[in-house]
Amino acid sequence: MSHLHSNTQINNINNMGIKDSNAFVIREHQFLFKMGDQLEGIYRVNSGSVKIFKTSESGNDQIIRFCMPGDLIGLDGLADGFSRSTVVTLETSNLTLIPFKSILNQDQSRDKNFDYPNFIHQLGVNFNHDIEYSMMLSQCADRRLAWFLINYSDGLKKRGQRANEFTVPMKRTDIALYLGMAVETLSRELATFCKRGLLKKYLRNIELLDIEEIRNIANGNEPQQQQEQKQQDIAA
Amino acid sequence: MSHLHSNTQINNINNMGIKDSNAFVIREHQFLFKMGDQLEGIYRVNSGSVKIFKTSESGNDQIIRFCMPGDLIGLDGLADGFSRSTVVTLETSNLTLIPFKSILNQDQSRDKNFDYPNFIHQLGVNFNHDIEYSMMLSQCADRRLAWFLINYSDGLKKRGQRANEFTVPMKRTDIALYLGMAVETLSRELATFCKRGLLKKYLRNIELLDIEEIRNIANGNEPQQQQEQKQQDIAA
DNA sequence: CGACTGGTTGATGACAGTCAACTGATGTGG
DNA sequence: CCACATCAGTTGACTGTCATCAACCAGTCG
Repeated sequence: MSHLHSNTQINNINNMGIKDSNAFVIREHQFLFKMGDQLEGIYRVNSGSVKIFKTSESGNDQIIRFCMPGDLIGLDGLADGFSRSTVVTLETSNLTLIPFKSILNQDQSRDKNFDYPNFIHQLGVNFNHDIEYSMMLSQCADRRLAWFLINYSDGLKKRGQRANEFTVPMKRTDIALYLGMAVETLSRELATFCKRGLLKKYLRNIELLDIEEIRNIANGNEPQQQQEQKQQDIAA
Repeated sequence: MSHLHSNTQINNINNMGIKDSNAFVIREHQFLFKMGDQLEGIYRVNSGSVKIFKTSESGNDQIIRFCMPGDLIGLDGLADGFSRSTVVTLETSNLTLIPFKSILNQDQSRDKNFDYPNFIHQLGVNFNHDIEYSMMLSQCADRRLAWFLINYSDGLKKRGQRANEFTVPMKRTDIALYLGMAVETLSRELATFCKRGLLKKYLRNIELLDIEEIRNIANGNEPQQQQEQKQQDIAA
């Protein structure tokens, strides 16, 4: 079984009313733009997937986000038109350019092709991801992995696809760079999840056998360690 | 020397054109809103400071962001009007409510009191913070601390304040929860920075003695360990 | 078939979390 | 104004998790 991806056309994703003339195809493992590039606008993923990452001065990469159909790319460019991140396609993808002028146009009512409320909604969704992702800073490896799996699965369900069995478009190294751990650690955690009967894996294909238990791990509600909820008084 | 804060009125912060009637004062250690609350809009910090945090199901807090004058609060509520995070003031603060209707109004040209381009700019700035913050996932304790110090210092400079000597409004526990480490680890790292002559501290007052060296640490360019920049081929 | 990339497993050491004790600062009531 | 309680911050000892280095296995491609 190969891990070629279906490039499924997603029909139930709001296309923000951008006319299709701005849509284009980009092949796998291509750069969309790099850190420091001046952007023409933001992009929306119609099909395929990309990874957004940032390279530190010391040359280490951190993957910030994987974008699936419906997701927006280049939001950090909203500050001044320059990107602080690099985007590479994971597979052949179809993207739509949403020019800054469509966004910044003071009188949106004139631009019928831009769905402004949905744009704002998407921004909120992105901030929510960032919050969830930030929570990982204090989480150990198994929770990070569990969170990734749940997050990925929930994303598929939202798009009307199978949520308990899927083929991920990224390699282990990418997932590890996303979760902030070594590839070896990720591999070991995956092996542990297998042994515990939580999932099955073959190459990039993953079948979640016990989603609720994985969700418990992600939420820190593991039954076996039974940590006593020490609610500290953070308000004070 | 007390660590009372000046509540400095910031004049060089763009107020987004929101009329002052929406401004209000909120005392220290008060909740602005909690996870799950329905919001009327987003808020802008005029003076003072707040912490934004999220509590996991297992009762652990993660501080997502500290907001200083000019910063926006409640952006995750843009998705559906409900907040996924809790906001508590660190000191007595002055905030301005920016109602969702001012933002979502299709025809911004009618609402002269809302500076839309600046709003978009601020969103980009927030995404940039989130990217920088995400980089911390794979960083060790000393880099996290260095990043925090540089980030805080740069923020002060941007507001026209002293960048090398300041008094932080948050306690050690807050900084530790923000950086995703134990308070003890933070304390030890601070001690190490002192011994290395990088900073002086007294209670919540911090004086940065060698900003460039701290910046080097944050960027992973520590001269003494001289890690060989193994540039891995992430694009492939 | 051989070379390469991607993925897994094992051994080891280092960094950081936890538990505990202690100090210093702040606040309260008598 | 002092005694006491409480909270914030620091330091020490120990342990566990995870990064690192290395070898190895599996799949893919020319």
